[in-house]
Amino acid sequence: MSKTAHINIDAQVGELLKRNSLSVTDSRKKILQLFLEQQGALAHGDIEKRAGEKFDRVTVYRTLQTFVDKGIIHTIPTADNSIRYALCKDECSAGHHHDHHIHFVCNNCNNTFCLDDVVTPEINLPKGYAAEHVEVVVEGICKNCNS
Amino acid sequence: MSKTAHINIDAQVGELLKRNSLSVTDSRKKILQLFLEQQGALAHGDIEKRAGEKFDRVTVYRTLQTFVDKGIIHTIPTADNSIRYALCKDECSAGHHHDHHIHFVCNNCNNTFCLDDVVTPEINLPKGYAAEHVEVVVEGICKNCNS
DNA sequence: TAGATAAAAGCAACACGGTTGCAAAATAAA
DNA sequence: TTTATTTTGCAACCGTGTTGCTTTTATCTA
Ligand SMILES: [Mn+2]
Ligand SMILES: [Mn+2]
Ligand SMILES: [Zn+2]
Ligand SMILES: [Zn+2]
Repeated sequence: MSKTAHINIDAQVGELLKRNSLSVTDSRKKILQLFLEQQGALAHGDIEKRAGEKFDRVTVYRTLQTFVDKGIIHTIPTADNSIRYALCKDECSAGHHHDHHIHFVCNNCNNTFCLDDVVTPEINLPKGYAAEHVEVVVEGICKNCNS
Repeated sequence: MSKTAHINIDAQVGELLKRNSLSVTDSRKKILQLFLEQQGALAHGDIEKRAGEKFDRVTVYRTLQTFVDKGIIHTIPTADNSIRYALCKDECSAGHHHDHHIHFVCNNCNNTFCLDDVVTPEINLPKGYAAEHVEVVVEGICKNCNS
């Protein structure tokens, strides 16, 4: 990575934090940067591993929660009981998520992807049930692993 | 509950266990009975609470795992990181689950229901992705809470 | 029906993911 | 630069689930 590219990402990250009225700290910068560099989702554990500098576990948890609250990232439900996080699209904001895409978990590389272009389907519920939110998680083999 | 009804359920439970080549024990009978008496899903904690007699936590966990292995119950993914279980339909068997229905989590009573008649929809994935399994969880207000 | 054998239950100890309260450090505002 | 406000790190804790091992229970067979 070139020096200028690095400066750019750094500036981009600071900008994004300020836009969300968050003070710019080392851990927030680093964690946000990890999300920007990555096309898949990240779990708490992944972040601890990839953040070169060591942040306290608690700091990572709180940072993730803050990002969720601000509409910067969203959580992804998985069958294996671990919470994963991925960047939101621009339409999300504090207290108001608008993520209507489905998620894909690869059984080979174990990565989780937001399929932003695949909208959650309409579900025809039995009489009496009222839907407020639909989560779709598809499991299988991802693009990268299939080629 | 009448005495004869109680005897019937007890017999039914023993029958079901034998059919799955499981030895008939107090904890298995009691836990299976809880599932039969209940139209929603149960989490480990619910079972510990509702089983009048006290079984060791480990026994409950192992019993649930055994039932899953035998195709008697299936797990339901939830956003809140806790595993819930519900009875399978008859088509499921040891090592071979066939649960293609969607699940509904009520935001009011917090119960989880198998909507056995609502089949998981076909999802149109981008080129390169191959689906092996689709999980749909709908969140909202359930039939009971809506009336 | 009693004894042998196999299976399950109970117990203790642990691993892991996540949370809470509080003091120290860092950030933002003045 | 000083002050007020946030955020961090630490320690301690909780809930959920697991593993190894011993005792108890269920099943099979004589
Ligand atoms: Mn997503
Ligand atoms: Mn179900
Ligand atoms: Zn893959
Ligand atoms: Zn309800």
